[in-house]
Amino acid sequence: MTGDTRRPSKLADVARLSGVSTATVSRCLNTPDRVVPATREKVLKAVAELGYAPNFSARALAARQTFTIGAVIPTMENAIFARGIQAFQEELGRLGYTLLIASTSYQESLEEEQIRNLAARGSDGLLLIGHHRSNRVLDFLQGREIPALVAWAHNDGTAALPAIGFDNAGAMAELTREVLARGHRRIGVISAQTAANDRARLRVAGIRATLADVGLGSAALSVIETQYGFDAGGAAFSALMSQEASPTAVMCGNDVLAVGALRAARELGISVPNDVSITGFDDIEIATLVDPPLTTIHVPHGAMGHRAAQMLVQMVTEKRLNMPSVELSTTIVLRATLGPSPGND
Amino acid sequence: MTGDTRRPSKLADVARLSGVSTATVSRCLNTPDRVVPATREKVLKAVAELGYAPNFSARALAARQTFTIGAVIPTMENAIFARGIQAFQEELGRLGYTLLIASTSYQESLEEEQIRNLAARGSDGLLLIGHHRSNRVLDFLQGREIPALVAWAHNDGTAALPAIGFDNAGAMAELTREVLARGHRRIGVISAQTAANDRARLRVAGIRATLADVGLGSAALSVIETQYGFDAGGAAFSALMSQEASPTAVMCGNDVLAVGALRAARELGISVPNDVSITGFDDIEIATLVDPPLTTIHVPHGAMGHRAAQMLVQMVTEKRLNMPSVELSTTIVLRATLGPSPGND
DNA sequence: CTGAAAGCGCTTACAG
DNA sequence: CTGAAAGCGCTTACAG
Repeated sequence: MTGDTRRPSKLADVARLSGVSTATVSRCLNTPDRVVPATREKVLKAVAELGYAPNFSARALAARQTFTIGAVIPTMENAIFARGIQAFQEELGRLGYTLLIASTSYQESLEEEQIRNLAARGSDGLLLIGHHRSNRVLDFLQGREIPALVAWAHNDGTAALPAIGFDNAGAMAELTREVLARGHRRIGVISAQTAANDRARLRVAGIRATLADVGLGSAALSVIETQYGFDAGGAAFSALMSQEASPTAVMCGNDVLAVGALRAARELGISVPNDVSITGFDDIEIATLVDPPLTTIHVPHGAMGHRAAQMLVQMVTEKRLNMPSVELSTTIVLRATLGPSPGND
Repeated sequence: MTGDTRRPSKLADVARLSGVSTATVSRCLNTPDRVVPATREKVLKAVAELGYAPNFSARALAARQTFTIGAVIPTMENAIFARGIQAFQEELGRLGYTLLIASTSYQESLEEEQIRNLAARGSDGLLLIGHHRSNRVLDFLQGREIPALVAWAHNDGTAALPAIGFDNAGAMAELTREVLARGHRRIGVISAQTAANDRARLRVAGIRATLADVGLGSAALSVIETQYGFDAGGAAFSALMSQEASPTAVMCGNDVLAVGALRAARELGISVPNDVSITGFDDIEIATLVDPPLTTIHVPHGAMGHRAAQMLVQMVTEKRLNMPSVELSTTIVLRATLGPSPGND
């Protein structure tokens, strides 16, 4: 009960009650082994008695460390980021850090503003999504010496920031091989907007490269870029299917677009996978809930968020702006929406 | 470019460059109308030239205001909270506040810890979910004079904290009437754990009260409480359907449980709604994506998050610990999973 | 191992 | 309308 008094107690109160200096109290809390056990116990007792909790603003100002990590993500509205961010936040909490969150609503121009905002608020480190970013932002981060880690992507050595994620192009290439193996030769692609999104870009590139490998040129491919959302995916699917030579397989840049396509197919009376195959990317929970269940690429959301927290905190505590990138592996999950090409039986 | 120099510039730098005191610079930034235009322009020019951005930790320490709002939610992993929180965060950003986020992973005991943590970090206000909370936490909030707003629930006057949300019991009662109107007399309920969750409790209460209204006692009702998740919903559904007199309608406490039930029905070869009806609560996107589409209660996620931000910021700026609660209305969305009772045709 | 004191970068009565 | 100065609650060289 003493802890819940009107005025929150401060370091000086603890010092007074335990009969030591504020410096010693501070040491007990931050570097306990630099103080003899007897003193430490005395102080810790006073801390408990007063229900003392440090003022993080003061601590941040004095120590130039906030124990706060900022994340700038497109949106937390969908499962694609929510799961990873949840894991990120959980592990951060375990490590004594709190998550400051900002979103761009998929507006590229907002990212810089949010990064500057989180920096002004003293974020010890920043989690960013993907590598698409201006040099100005990169210079800002470097000038301020703020560790930043990119997630949902991999750094093959060409990117400026260390990354934890997976090989977007490689994963999609592998799935494309599965599609080709089933006889499909006219591929439709529903991609997220690629202009400010390297992940989307790489996924499409993975498809293109694999088609080229087997001698299929751009005539075999029909790509539509669309906004994020179930409805957008559905509309893109309709557009794709109303072409003269419509695709026998539609590969989608993410599960949300794929599920939207699936719903559109049902509405249009197009049978999946008998008339057309559909694939996704992400393996979010909805992939198993739709009927037929979605063939997609499994992404280790939880592990990525978890390790991202560990890596970023390590960068922060070791004051490193760089560190080896880590690539997580993805797996193809064959469910029911991918079947043989209808032209092939 | 001058803004991205090695050492971030501070207030004193701006003061020096513009030839005024730091007090005046501070006023230009915080209460611009308390300084004459000529001075203001001079200062703002220096701010721009130096790319000055205030250090929020220092500002927080001096002004006892962080422009940070904390939210403690069960999890951001699912759409039920993610949509509302996203809207909350967007509006917060518009109002100049940043969101500090913590989750409890549905562990009641963690909420207090997270609240204390966010308080220590100087949150100007707190967003909490539901009314279930110990007096100790309530006293802490009040003692520290931290404005707190409850979302996803309504305050009928008996709760300690102001709320923005909806009438969980009333909404479920209304849906129950729809179910009864279709001839159902044996109702199964799949509820989230009610022990630390007033929303779940109220939803079940709404069903119970409505059954009582028409003279149906507890014999007509079979309630299973389960953990959160699609799988949990499916398992509960199986359990319900394997009872001797199995229900003709299964009402679920949220859409996630309902969709899990729906999937289980498909796996068990039980036809929905021919053999059994299923209803949800929340109207998250997945409700329209499953087949058949889910009959559920539409909750205004976006509006709730949006208004929550406005209310909480108002409480913060007006230094009020209380304010009139607002009740948003829900609507029943009749889709395909609710049909007539099979015993009734 | 511990303390006195300066300093972190702001804000805000208080004067003028 | 503006400035000098104290103070917000911590941390951390620097002595001892």
